[in-house]
Amino acid sequence: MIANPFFRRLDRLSRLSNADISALDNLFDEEREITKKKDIVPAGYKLTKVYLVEHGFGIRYKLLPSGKRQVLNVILPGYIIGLSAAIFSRSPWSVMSLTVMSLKAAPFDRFIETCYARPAIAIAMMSLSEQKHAYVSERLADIGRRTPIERVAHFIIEIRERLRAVGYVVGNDLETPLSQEVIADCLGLSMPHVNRMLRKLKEMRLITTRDQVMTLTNQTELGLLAGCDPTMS
Amino acid sequence: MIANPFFRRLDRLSRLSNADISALDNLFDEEREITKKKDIVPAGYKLTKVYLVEHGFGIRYKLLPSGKRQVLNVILPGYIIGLSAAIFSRSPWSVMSLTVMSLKAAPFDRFIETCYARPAIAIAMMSLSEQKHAYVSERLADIGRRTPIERVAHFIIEIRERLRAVGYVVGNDLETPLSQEVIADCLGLSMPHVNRMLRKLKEMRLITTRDQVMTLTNQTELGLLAGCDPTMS
DNA sequence: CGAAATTTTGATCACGTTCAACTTCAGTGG
DNA sequence: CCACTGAAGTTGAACGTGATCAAAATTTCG
Repeated sequence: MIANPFFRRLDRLSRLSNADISALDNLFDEEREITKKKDIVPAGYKLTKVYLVEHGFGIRYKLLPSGKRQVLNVILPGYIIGLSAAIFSRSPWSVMSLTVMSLKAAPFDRFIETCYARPAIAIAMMSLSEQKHAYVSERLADIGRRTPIERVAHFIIEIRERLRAVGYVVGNDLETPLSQEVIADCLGLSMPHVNRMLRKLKEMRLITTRDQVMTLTNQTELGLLAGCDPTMS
Repeated sequence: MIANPFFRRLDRLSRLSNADISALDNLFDEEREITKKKDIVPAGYKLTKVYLVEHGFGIRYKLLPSGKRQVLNVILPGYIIGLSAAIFSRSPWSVMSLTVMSLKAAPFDRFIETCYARPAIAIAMMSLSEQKHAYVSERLADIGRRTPIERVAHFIIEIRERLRAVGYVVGNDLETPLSQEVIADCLGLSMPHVNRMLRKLKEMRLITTRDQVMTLTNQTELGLLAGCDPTMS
């Protein structure tokens, strides 16, 4: 197994042979560096390449006519960017980097050819799509029916879980470049309210923060508050 | 092309050969009838079959510990049920019928075997997953950042668009079994508020309703109000 | 026709947005 | 090294929105 957050994710979902893995590895052969806060995929455009995230954080988001922004998903190492933008004639959303990112690119048509030649890869991609789908669905339940404090608690836990799956979690800490503004746009809240909810979580002694690092001091209680679906763990 | 809403959807997304189509048709060979308001997939369970919807409407939803319900997606003819519930060890959500439904079932392991044998099917499934993903993302932007009136307008347009894609739309009318309670749970609103917003749309002369049928009397204005993403059409 | 589900309406009020000001922090150039 | 700048975090006050609860009207269906 090649050390790479993407293959680590795939390995959890689906059985790929070593030949499949190295085919993928050969496919994504073009390196690309992105500076922070840079648009990678603009809404409405078609892409002819797909990207794997090696390092760094980004967001997938929609800008509404009112000027408001909804963050649809946080993009972590090991994630694919541009699949929808390559499949459909216009990307339904935008993607931008939050931090410096390093990507690996592959031409979409070669990617599809590889899927034909190695069905296991296509099936693994289907699983990945379904997993993405599950994450967005969870966020939908968050925003639609959870209270703001529950949303924030739930968000913290989910991001942690996803980072763990790509090997980025150490101990009880959680280190992310997510500003309160980004969190607000993820959760459909205003920035001041996110700030208040985070303060409340600190007052409840469920989390502490120092510098950019959040520490979960009482994970059980936090999960209870979040109304965590035992299904998803 | 076999007359079937699912194949009609697939045909829009991906090029399948006639052999692929008949392989799928043979695969989903078990007929199953579901009465109205019946659970089809319970949250937390694993399925060993996947289903195609031939007729009828359903919803995919989550029940939160607080007792509130978030509808994640409306299930229409031509949709697949149970893919996530078969891929993951526990279904992250529930599915229930709204109306009487007729389904066609296939064992999941045979479905996967068919994907191996016919990669075009696996690739088509990947496209379908991405499309589902786009729908849920659109709903996320709705609930997170659109005003209630915009949400309702947008919801009407989206459901119409999706029904059109499976050949269920005639003229300016829209006939669905979606009660205001279901719409409220789709949009993260309370039922009385959905009622008010629908009244407002009528006052604005954008829609009229008679019996179960809604008529869009001014689709342009409705789309403008919804802040419709020209990207998605 | 009767029962149940759905829609409609109203009154009240808590919650979360909005807007604005201020603080803190990080990065940069003088 | 410190002043400067812009970004991010923090706090407060006021307002408006949409939830909640309850009741009535209407429709649907057995």
